[in-house]
Amino acid sequence: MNLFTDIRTLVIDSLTGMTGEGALPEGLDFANVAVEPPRDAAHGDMATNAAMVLAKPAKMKPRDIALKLANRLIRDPRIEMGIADLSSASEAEIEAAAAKAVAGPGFINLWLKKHVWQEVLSEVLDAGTDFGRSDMGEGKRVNVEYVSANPTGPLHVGHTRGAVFGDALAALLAYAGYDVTREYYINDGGGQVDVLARSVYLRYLEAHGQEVAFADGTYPGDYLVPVGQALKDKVGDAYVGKGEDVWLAEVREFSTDAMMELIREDLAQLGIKMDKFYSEKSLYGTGKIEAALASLEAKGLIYQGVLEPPKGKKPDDWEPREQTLFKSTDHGDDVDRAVKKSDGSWTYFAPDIAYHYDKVERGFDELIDIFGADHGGYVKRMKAAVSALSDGKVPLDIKLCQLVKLFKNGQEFKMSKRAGTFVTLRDVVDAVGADVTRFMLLTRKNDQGFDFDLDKALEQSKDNPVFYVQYANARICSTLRKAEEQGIAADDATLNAADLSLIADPAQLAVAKKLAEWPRQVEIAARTHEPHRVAFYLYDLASELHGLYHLGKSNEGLRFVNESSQLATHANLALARAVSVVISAGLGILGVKPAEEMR
RNA sequence: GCACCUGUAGCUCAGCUGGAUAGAGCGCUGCCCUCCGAAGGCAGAGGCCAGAGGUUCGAAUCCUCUCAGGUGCGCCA
Repeated sequence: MNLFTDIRTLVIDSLTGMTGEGALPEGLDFANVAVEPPRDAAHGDMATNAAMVLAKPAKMKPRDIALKLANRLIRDPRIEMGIADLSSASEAEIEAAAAKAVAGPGFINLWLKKHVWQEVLSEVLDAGTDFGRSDMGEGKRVNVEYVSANPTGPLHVGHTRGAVFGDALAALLAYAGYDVTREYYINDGGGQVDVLARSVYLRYLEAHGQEVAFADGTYPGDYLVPVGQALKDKVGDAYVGKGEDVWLAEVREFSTDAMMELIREDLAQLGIKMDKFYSEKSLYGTGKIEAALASLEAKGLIYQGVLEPPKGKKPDDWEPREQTLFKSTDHGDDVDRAVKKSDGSWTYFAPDIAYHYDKVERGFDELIDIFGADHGGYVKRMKAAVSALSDGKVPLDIKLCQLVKLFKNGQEFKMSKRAGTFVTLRDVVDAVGADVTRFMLLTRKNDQGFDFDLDKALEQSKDNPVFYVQYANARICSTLRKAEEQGIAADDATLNAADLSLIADPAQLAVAKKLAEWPRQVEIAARTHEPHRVAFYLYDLASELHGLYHLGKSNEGLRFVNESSQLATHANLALARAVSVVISAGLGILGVKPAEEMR
């Protein structure tokens, strides 16, 4: 349940009522009517822009609409407008209250009664971490594809952001009522896995005691040493001194399997588990690429042609060649794209089309791809392909994660495969832990660059928001423990039964109001595909909790454990418990453990 | 040359399908531990929202142009 949509429903119903009695013209579109928490608390708990949005289409003055609307709204039992007993109030009093609610250019500011906020608390306690779950997804099937790194080595920091982002987005969408599939596309079909196989073969020879040299175009990384050894253990000397025709295919499969095992372990370290790994190779020789392209051909989107050379930086060896092209310009791309090379083999784009065709065929209602920013150039063609393949019926959202710069001792840590200064995901997780890695990466919008300062992440200071949030939860847990040590029951059953009408101080209600925002934040984050909103919300909520906690230092009535009243103590602890529940739910989406104590 | 992303406080970043006086952390200034965890709290200073036009009741947010940074740009994946 979402209090803001509840009140919005009240607003819409009231507007409909006004239309019914002729106070508003027929046929107005209420879609843009919003109910939001105002920035300034002096503007009430919620405000609606209804009068301003409708003024123009209704050809009325915003203030006139606002007054009539407010007059209806304040009769709702949830709305607090300073009239003690509505049933005995005179029309003049109601008019005056309505006028008071109208402010600025035509906003209607609404205050809700205390019991509304108190009910929010009991809902949180009843629902537990399901408070905030939404059915906005209506069970729609969404495929979230992320990481999808080449199976040629361990994951490095660059992959980490996409991995964490995709995972949190998937969890967020599941929480918001979507049926989510987490998927990894294994690029095991192209030339780079041949390079991998040759590199492993060299390590294999090395394991047999031979001196080997890693030429350009091979991977010299140490991580292939055990793979070469394992290959030796498996096949003995069967491939020694033999040509590629004998071993390449076998070694390629052996090597990619080994790399995928490595990658799975890396992901597991971050707490990421995919529902499906989809192999590019499985698209070749199975007719799947042909089927996808046939689908495009049937729509008249495949033709033979010659592309213009790119302006500006021209490749040295440019010459016009006829290729098989996809008419992606019909679906919003800037130029048409090649699906077949001049030698007749597929381009990398062809299996990508086939893969997305497969996703469409599997019946997903919505597709999401998480790419690194260096793949930004493929967004338009991918969207064009999905648009064409699904006749515009399946939306594809592509989220680009900007690059991560690593900082150590205040200096940028440049990575280079060639120089061997290569920081893996595992290095980072080993250094700062999965929780910090995840939270840090998620306190930034995906399309904003990120400077990852390892020292600050290690510092465990205020500079590090994950500790601030975890500390809030630990503080609550500590308080509950303390209460029980003093013989005060603080179990869930007791707290759920607490008399929440005792939560009446503005400082306490402010926390309840923050909790009421949680379902709303979930829906906004899910709709915009922006999990970072969850992280920022949790930070705000933690801040409310810390603030209330400290008020208890000067105001004994606000201490969670109230020595003079057990009833108040139970209510206060219930409030604290509710905060803990929402923090746990939010951290759960982000994949971060809610610490019960700090060490 | 073109496409996409970014530009908000000294620094790192939020800013809700366009909403009221633009927020937070760090850093800076000054307070608060005989008190449920000071890994915390309170207060203060600090802004031409890169710049210029436009759209409208209303723009950091939408449109156009300019400037600056990043990422890409026929057959590599």
